[in-house]
Amino acid sequence: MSSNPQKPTMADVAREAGVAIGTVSRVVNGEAVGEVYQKKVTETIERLGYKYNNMGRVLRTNQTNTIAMIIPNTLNPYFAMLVHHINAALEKRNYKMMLCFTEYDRQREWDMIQMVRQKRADGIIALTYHPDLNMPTDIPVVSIDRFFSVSIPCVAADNFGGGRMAAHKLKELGCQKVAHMRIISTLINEPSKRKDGFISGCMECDMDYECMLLHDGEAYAKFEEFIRANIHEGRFAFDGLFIGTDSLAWRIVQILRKLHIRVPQDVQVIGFDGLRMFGDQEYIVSSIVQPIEDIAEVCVETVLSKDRSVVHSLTTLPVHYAKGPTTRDIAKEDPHASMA
Amino acid sequence: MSSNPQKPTMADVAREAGVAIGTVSRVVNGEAVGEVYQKKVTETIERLGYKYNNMGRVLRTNQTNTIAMIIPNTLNPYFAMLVHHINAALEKRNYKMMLCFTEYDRQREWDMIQMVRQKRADGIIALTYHPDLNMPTDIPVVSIDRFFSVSIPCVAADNFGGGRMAAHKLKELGCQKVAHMRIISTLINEPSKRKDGFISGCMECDMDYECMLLHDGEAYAKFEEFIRANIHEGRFAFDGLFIGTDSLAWRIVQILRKLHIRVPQDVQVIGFDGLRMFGDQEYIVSSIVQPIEDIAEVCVETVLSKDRSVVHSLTTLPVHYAKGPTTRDIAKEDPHASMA
DNA sequence: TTGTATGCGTTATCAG
DNA sequence: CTGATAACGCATACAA
Repeated sequence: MSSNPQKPTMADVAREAGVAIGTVSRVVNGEAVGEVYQKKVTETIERLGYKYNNMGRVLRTNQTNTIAMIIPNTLNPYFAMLVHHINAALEKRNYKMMLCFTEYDRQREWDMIQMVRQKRADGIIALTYHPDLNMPTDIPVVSIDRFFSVSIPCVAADNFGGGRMAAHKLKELGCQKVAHMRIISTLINEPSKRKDGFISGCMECDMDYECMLLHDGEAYAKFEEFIRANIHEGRFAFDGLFIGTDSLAWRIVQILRKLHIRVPQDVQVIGFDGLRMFGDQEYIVSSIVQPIEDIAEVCVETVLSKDRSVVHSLTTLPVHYAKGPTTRDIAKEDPHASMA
Repeated sequence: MSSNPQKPTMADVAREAGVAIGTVSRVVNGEAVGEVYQKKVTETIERLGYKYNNMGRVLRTNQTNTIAMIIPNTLNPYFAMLVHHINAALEKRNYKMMLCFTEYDRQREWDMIQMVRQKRADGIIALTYHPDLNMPTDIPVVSIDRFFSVSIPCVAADNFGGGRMAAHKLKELGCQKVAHMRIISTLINEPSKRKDGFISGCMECDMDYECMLLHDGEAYAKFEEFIRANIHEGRFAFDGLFIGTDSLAWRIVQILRKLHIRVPQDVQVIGFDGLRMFGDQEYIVSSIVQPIEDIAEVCVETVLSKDRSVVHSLTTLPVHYAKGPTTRDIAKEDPHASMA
């Protein structure tokens, strides 16, 4: 065998082309190089089938061009969308994403962070439920939906505003007596503010409201009990519901229909997140839509930001309402009315 | 400042502990080491706050412990499930996953493969739609749903068997005249066999069938036209449909309902994939379920297999039927009948 | 502009 | 069982 079975390296190219290894490096990185050299190197690279090996560079520069994304899973469509858009934002900037699934397991959340510490990534974007996770300070970290401390930038939708918007929307849709249902974890995170916003909105509208909060562990059956308890002579006590997430809203709607409460005729339902069927089709329920693309963009911008003095400790992004199959059409208002 | 601001390395630990660097390496990797040394090193690691850096190892061993997963996106729930289970299978074996989204773009599919060549990953698991992609042979590649050549192992569900199963199931459900609808790409891949299996099954059952195949580019409106053209005096010409994917099946059901054809009363619909609402709840339509977990397991097992002579060029995994909201209950048979 | 030489942090070989 | 040292592939400061 005359050919070297090993993969060729820069040194091989340099030797074959009769130039210095530094010159090869410069050509590969697109730096200025004499025309003759440029040509010789390019040809030799082609001839030897040289493939650039990233690991040498990483070791040398201590830059992996990879960001770790820590998230419970991708089965939940909200997470899937987040992963999708964050990856897109990273790719635009020539970064790769390393996905770490925690399955809501605190041990795993911890392990993942240790992993990144071992220089497998340049930074972390995390959506975590660990209540007392102490984030590394020696590496850029951005948190989604969860505020840790002023030193860890947090990015979230305007959850308070979204809750408020839901209340006003229900009022506008003609509701008189509404309820809020959600699952709460022991952890206080940004989405917890949805309730506060909703209550605030209800008070502004002078609308009767009630809250039904269930802890993580409790069964969904409790929601059904609550609903049953509020049906008197076939009529549901509420004509509007604001549910903490679209996913829960979907389940609630199933329960309501099973109990012969019609949606949206008898009760209108608004969820939160803006999930669509298959990610790009109809909204599965009427919803307060999270600006996931913007959230992704801000997360990436922040985690890659060299100048960490300019990053905000909490960024909240505006949400909007989208009509789905669980609310009625709003009666057309007189266009002049809003101009008054 | 007396403390070194740099992150400590194995050399630092060795010096501080008064041992050789090789000893530190052995301790870190859990190899046998004299008890006294063990203790000295462990303490020093703790004291200096030494963190293992993976990149040195990668450069030295040429092993990244990372597998690249090439897939169109994660918005499609089928892909999201695949990503989920492949990641789980990799994690069990102490591997990381590097996600590469192609968005069905051939240029990107190519770029991703080049990327992996640069030693960012030890192997590739790919679900690609590029008709004439030539896969690298110097690195382990496993293809999902797409057979390239005998040298590239392919893993897929038993698509032919699934199509056949759908036909038999529709017959069993009382259908007389059925149709198959799907979107076909120019590419011949494993899922294309669903049609062949269905036709085969229909013939075995002696059941009338028709096929409606649409090319990628054509609008969904064509499906609606087809359906409209088959409604005579308010009655739909078919009482059973087998649709290429659950996602398309869902859309078809929407169209049918819009045209006042009741599902499953007037026509029963079976899709393919086994998608569930939010990944873990009800099936969105009755479906032939892909064994995604097994597919993931086989993919990972194959891509990591050292002995490449034992890998099969095509592995097909069994599917099963799951009842969703788009088929009727099968009339209970006399249990003795099947024993005859 | 190009060549040379050193070091990034680890593993592995070999001698002690 | 342990110590010393040479790679691994590349970038870069410095010398020419």
